Amino acid sequence: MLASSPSHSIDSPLAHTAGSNVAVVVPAPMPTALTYRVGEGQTIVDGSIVKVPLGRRLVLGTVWGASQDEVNPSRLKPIEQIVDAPPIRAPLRAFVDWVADWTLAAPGMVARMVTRGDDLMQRDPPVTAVRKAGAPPERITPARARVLDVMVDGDVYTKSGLADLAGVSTAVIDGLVKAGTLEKITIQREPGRIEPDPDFDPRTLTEGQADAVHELIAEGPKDGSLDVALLEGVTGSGKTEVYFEAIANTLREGRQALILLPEIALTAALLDRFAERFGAMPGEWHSGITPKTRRQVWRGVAEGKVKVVIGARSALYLPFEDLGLIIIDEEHEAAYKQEEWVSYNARDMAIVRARFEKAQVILASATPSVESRINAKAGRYRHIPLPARYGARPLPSLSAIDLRRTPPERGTWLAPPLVEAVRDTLERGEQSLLFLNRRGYAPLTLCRTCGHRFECVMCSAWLVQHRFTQTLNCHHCGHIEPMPKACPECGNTDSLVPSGPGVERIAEEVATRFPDARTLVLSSDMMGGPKRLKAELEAVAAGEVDIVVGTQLVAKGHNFPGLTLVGVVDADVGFGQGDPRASERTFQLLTQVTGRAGRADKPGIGLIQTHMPDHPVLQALLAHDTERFYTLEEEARRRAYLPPFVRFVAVIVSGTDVAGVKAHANHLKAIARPPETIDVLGPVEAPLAMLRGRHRQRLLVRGPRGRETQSFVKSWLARADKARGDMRIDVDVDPQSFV
DNA sequence: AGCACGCCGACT
DNA sequence: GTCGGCGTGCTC
Repeated sequence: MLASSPSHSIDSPLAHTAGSNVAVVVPAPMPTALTYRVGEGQTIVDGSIVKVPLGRRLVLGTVWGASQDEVNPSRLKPIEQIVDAPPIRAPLRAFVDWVADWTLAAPGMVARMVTRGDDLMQRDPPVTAVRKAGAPPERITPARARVLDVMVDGDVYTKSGLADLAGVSTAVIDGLVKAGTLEKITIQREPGRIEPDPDFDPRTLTEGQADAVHELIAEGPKDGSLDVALLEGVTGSGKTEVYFEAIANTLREGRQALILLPEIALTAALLDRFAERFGAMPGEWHSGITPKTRRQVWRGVAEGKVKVVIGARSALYLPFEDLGLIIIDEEHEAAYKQEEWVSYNARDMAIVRARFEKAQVILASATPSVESRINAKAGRYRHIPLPARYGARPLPSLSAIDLRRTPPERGTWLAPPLVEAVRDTLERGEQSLLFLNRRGYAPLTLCRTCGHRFECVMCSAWLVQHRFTQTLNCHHCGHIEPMPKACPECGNTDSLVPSGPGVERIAEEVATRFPDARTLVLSSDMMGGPKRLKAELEAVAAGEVDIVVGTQLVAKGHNFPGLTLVGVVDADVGFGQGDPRASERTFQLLTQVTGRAGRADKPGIGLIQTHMPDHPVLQALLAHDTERFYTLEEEARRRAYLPPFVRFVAVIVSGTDVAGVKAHANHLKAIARPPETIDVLGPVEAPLAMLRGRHRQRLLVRGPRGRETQSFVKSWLARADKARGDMRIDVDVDPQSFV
């Protein structure tokens, strides 16, 4: 499809014209916007994306409004260029301000996530095209005749397209241009886009689904206040179909929708399902897409042409023209939490964005986060439970294998009852899944002679042995070293032993015990990208595999109809130690994994290996008593003053010099003068005291849920000495771990 | 963030 | 004598 380039109307009464000064947010860690002069002939509106000089460079900035500052006119520089892109709208600018304030980051650094490098602004390069313009040439040849024959007067053709159509070479077209019969024009090629159709292939909904849809769409608050719905439905209850109907409704209103997913590995399957329901591909947005798609989605979204985006958390900063609905799928996932340079939880930020956009939010999960459950209970969110579909897979029968009573044989990890169950399943021609949330072969390698343990030089973490690649890998910083032959401490060869199991080691045991079974390891570091994963998942679904050994990758988003046995190799990884978030994650993970087993006519079996069969979380899991788990957790958190009943802010001091880091952390502690409602705990060594070669000390601020905790942190850090050298202070609002 | 300026150690 | 290390400070 060919179309002329759209222009962005800036004939607004609020336009800034030559002579006025505007505040421009630039990508630098500065607390405020900088002031620039609007040049002759420039018409600029709030939100215009501009190129401005900053120091010796030209940077991409965003106009935030008229400038209030008195700046020495001799220092004022003019705006260099107005970028040909739709202006960033007020709700998104307000969102950027809010995020900057909340995370204590500079507005410019947050705004950068919206404008992300000028390649995004670029249109696809214009292509030259031709159309009829003059009289037929004096010398007509058969090739020329064919070209003129296929052309319709007035129509525009790309050169190669026309040559193809007429079955001639492009040289013939060039000849006709030279003769004046055709004229060259440059055009903007617009990607052909089919809009999703809300009525393309509507599904017949079960009664439960229809009720949920009705409640989602029709029963929201009528006064336009924030509407967050927690859609809770077990695996197989059809959550996706339900929220697809909410999307259809949003599309009918002419607004846009965003579906956030915790990992990009899940996007491919959902894109396909979306296309089947709506007859068109949604926009896709994550780190793995090509620059070209990126540009098209960014522009398409801004111009309102792309109606639906499926993406990772960074999609939250896309400049939607009119965003009406945000869906956060698998809302409990820890992957929504970014801990890099601006720390935030995309789930919570999505709710804020929705407030500014006057959009609805749907949090979808089979196993909601404890926070969301509590918010629903408190009436802040609407709770919409989705009953299991009639005739859907029944709940698997779950039981614990007590490793203290029936331990595995020495050097193996599967206890006799689990081995027997796998054998039975194999004999029935059905599939088994062995789940262990640990990548690699062994989580620790040690020397039998001197006791040396292999540790990452950059992090305080064990190196994980990977047999497949013959390496020792650090799962925190990505450091990889070849598997050594001898102990670096005592020099002994043949003395290094792997300790503990990873999925590769379980696969090895399976291969020994069941040599004829078709086995597949599914682990995020064994795959060749999302395409390969999709193919492997399809192979499992098609029954081409007997035993799957997998990490948490297998817990989500796919149905395996032939799977009737799920074995959890080690349920204890997340229990104990009193980390509430760990037991929550384990409960969610095990619920999802064991939920993979069985189908309508063949109930599944889940066997869970544990040393603590009486642990209350495990008991709730075995009894399928979700309510009991959430009640236990809510009580535990309330008693221990943990989120969401309080707000935590972690302040992490890091640097290469241990003493300096400790000294600065102590200095921070010493100058803290918190009000009575706020405590400053620590400093202590941060979880992973050393990460990527930097030592880390952590102070934890505990305060009320409102705004005052951040305000305190802000004023406190402003009073502190400047961090010298490579020392850095990172602020993490609502940290994931709080032990 | 990115870039220049400035002040100290080992090289053409 | 200069090249280049990175600590410090500034950007409308």
